[in-house]
Amino acid sequence: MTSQEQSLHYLQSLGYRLTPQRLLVLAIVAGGDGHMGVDEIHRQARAAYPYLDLATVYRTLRLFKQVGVVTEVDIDNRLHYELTGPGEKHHHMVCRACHRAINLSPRYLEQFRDTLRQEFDFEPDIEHFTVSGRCRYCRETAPEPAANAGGVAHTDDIDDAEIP
Amino acid sequence: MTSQEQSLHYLQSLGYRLTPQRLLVLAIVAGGDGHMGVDEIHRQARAAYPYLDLATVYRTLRLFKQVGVVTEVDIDNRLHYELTGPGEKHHHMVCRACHRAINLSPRYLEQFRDTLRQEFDFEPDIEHFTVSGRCRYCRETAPEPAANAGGVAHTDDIDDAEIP
DNA sequence: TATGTTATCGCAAACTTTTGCAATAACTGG
DNA sequence: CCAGTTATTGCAAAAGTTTGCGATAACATA
Repeated sequence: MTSQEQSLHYLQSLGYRLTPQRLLVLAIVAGGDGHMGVDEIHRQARAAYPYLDLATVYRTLRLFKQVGVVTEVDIDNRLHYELTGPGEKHHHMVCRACHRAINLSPRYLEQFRDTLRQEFDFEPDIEHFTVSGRCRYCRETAPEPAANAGGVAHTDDIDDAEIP
Repeated sequence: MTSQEQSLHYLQSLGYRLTPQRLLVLAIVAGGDGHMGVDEIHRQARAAYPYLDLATVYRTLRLFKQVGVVTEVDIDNRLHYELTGPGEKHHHMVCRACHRAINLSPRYLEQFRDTLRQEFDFEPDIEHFTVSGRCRYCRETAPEPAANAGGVAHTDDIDDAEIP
């Protein structure tokens, strides 16, 4: 039984129905090369099943995420999804400049979670966790903007203003 | 010089212009009782300045966040803002059930950041950081749903399905 | 104070994501 | 295998946020 079939079986065991839409979305995410944007999943899905609605894609992915079949990654304010491997779980670091995603082993967060549990009795959601920041490459290419000090010209576009 | 005036002076020193819209938004966020939703900021702003557009509120808050004048908090998929106090910085833990926000001292994340810097040469954005999860109160009130195991009836609404 | 430059604003429209609702189809039990 | 229940879908529309653009106003310089 493949990982995909396992996921489907699991969904069914939870009482969810197996629909062609769900099979399709799962197959596409499984066939993708890492975290895929919702629009790309939808585009690929419509190639095989032209009437599949974008709302269904969103609902399906939200369900998959909720039961742990996929992992959601926020990249530049847009949702992306990838298959949650059985053993190979990881978090993400996403560079806010180039939007590249770097995998991060959960062990780096375990101590943090333990502290939150002990000190605050708060159970953090860190089955998956995305850390935004700047990767080495982008820090070297475009040194930290220091918020445009000195009265240089600005543009309405804040992103552009950051890297003049 | 008040904290507000300092912020305005700082904006000006960076080359940004001081407009009545910016003064107003800053005053409202400063006068608020913690993290305020964008719609509430907009509503209050329009009371004093009826033509102030929602897009301007968003742009202003994004700018304030970028230069560090305010702190952005994502509460239930909606943006909220609060004044960034000079010394009293803190992160947030937001309960995904009741959406209450709990302040979190940065010291809990410092070690994590240091590790990311050393191991990956990645500079994480944790001037502010929101951790989602479940607070003690909500865990006691509605015990962890365990993803609705056993084939119980489902609803389209995933949030409701979580707490049957 | 008058003038020029250009950042910022208001407006309208786009974009991403969510939601309400009636029709459909997946599963259940007979 | 058939009928009943209800989860799920497609569609349309809403909600929250961002963006393009021409007009306006803030600041700098003279």
